[in-house]
Amino acid sequence: MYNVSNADGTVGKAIQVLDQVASFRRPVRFFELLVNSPFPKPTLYRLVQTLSNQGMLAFDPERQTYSMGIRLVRLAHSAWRYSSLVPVARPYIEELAAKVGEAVHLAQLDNGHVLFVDKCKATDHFETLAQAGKIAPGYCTGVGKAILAFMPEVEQNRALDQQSYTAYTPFTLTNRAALMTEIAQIKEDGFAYDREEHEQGIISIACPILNGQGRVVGAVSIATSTNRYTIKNLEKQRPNLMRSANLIGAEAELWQVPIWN
Amino acid sequence: MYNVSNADGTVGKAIQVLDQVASFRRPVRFFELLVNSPFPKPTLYRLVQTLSNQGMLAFDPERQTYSMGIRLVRLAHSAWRYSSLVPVARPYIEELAAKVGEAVHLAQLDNGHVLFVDKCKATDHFETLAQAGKIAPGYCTGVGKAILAFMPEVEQNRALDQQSYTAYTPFTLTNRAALMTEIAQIKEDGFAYDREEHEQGIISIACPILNGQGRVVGAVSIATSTNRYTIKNLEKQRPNLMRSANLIGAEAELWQVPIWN
DNA sequence: TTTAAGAGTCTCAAATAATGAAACTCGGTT
DNA sequence: AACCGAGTTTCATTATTTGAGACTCTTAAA
Repeated sequence: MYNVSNADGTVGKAIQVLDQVASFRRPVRFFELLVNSPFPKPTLYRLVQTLSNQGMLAFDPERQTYSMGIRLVRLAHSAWRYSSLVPVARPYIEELAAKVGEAVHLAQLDNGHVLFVDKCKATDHFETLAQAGKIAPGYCTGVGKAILAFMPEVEQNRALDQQSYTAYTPFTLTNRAALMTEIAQIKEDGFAYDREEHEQGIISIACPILNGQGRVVGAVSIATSTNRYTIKNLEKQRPNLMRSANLIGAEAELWQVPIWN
Repeated sequence: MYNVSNADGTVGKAIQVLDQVASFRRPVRFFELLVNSPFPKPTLYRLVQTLSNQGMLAFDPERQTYSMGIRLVRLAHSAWRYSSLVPVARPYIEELAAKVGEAVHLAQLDNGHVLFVDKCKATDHFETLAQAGKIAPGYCTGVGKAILAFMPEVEQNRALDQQSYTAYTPFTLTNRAALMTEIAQIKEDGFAYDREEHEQGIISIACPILNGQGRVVGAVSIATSTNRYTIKNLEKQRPNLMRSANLIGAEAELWQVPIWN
């Protein structure tokens, strides 16, 4: 999955198991893991044991189920707090959310998926799917398309191949060709729309965050509901959005450049 | 550190490295890791490379620094969303926060440390990994003491040994004996106070969450400032707090029992 | 009760991956 | 031009991982 993709030794395998457990989104029994595992029974068994010992998985002896361990939460807090875009971007997205009065999202790309790393709601009007740590597809979200459009070609190609092109709504772009056309436009315009492509009634305008070297490191978006905004109206927020994205990009340069393959 | 503590093979070592990187709370160079690492140079080097390949660490080639990888955020989201107390407790702590009008915290214990897994402020609603994932010492927080007091003796002993007993404020309990006296009282009362022991001006009342088998699985607290409340006044919220904790505990039983060593 | 089936656990020789001393780069000093 | 020190690579040695298969234990059927 990741990078050169095939396992780096035992550690790679262990992480693969973590991914698998995560994919169930519920406590899972050993046998369920075994069935769709590339590993033979004793190997998987030992991996799962090691991970449980380490607190990366949590084993419930009563139900004999494994779930994700809370040690991950502790580790991830570090990642979130010190090495994502969040510390740099926080003040800007808060300011933007206050000014615009709508939800503002900050996203990075992780292995072809959009990873929402922060969110500010000005008020509490509606519920998006997004929360910190939540992932969403790249091809049908504003932030996703904004990031994809500005990725270097090789990585872009890889990412485009990884999209599932599922039709979440009637407006979803359901194939690579359609997405590529859209992406060309986005690259020209410098920003992207989500026209209810991921969720009915939810639209957004998104803008990539480019660091000093012109490398895309994430995206910001203003998301709202079709009850309150049309795409036309949303466009009026473009200058605000772009200004925030630029400020974040400028400051991100002074920080580290997160690499997300 | 964790459980039987000494390394389970390569995977254990890799996780140890993750912990080490996290402990820096900033991007860190290979050499800095090497200096306080039990591993010889090439071993550490390969671990760090594997973890970077896997997205568990992020390597910045420009600055030659490693920081926590964003993949952790994705994995942790799963842990947070599906295997912590959060999904069970959310509605209750929201209700409590609204009723009391003060911040409500939900915590679990992870290897002797209090891990805040959720937080509701009556005013601003959405804070996920921002506060969630944050750790605090067990011996000087309300939630920490509440959990410690109700742990099985063996685990309690181990946890008490792991506390640092640093004096954050003049009110901090700075040795094991003092803490044990307090804990005996807490066990009798069924709830704990934080009397500005961790932060000046911040007090809280906390209550353990016990599942059906009487095992402590976490704690809830109402936290406030000395500007608005005294310990005396805070006590008036005890029935509300206990009611919420009991409701969460009752429902947690029906779910999984998270094991956090 | 007995038998069968299935999930989970354990064993041990063989296969493989991890190890680490030492040597090598490579940029920046002195 | 020689040195230094961080980072990287090599390779024979060593230790860990591997996985077929056997075992255990619980639950379900005969």
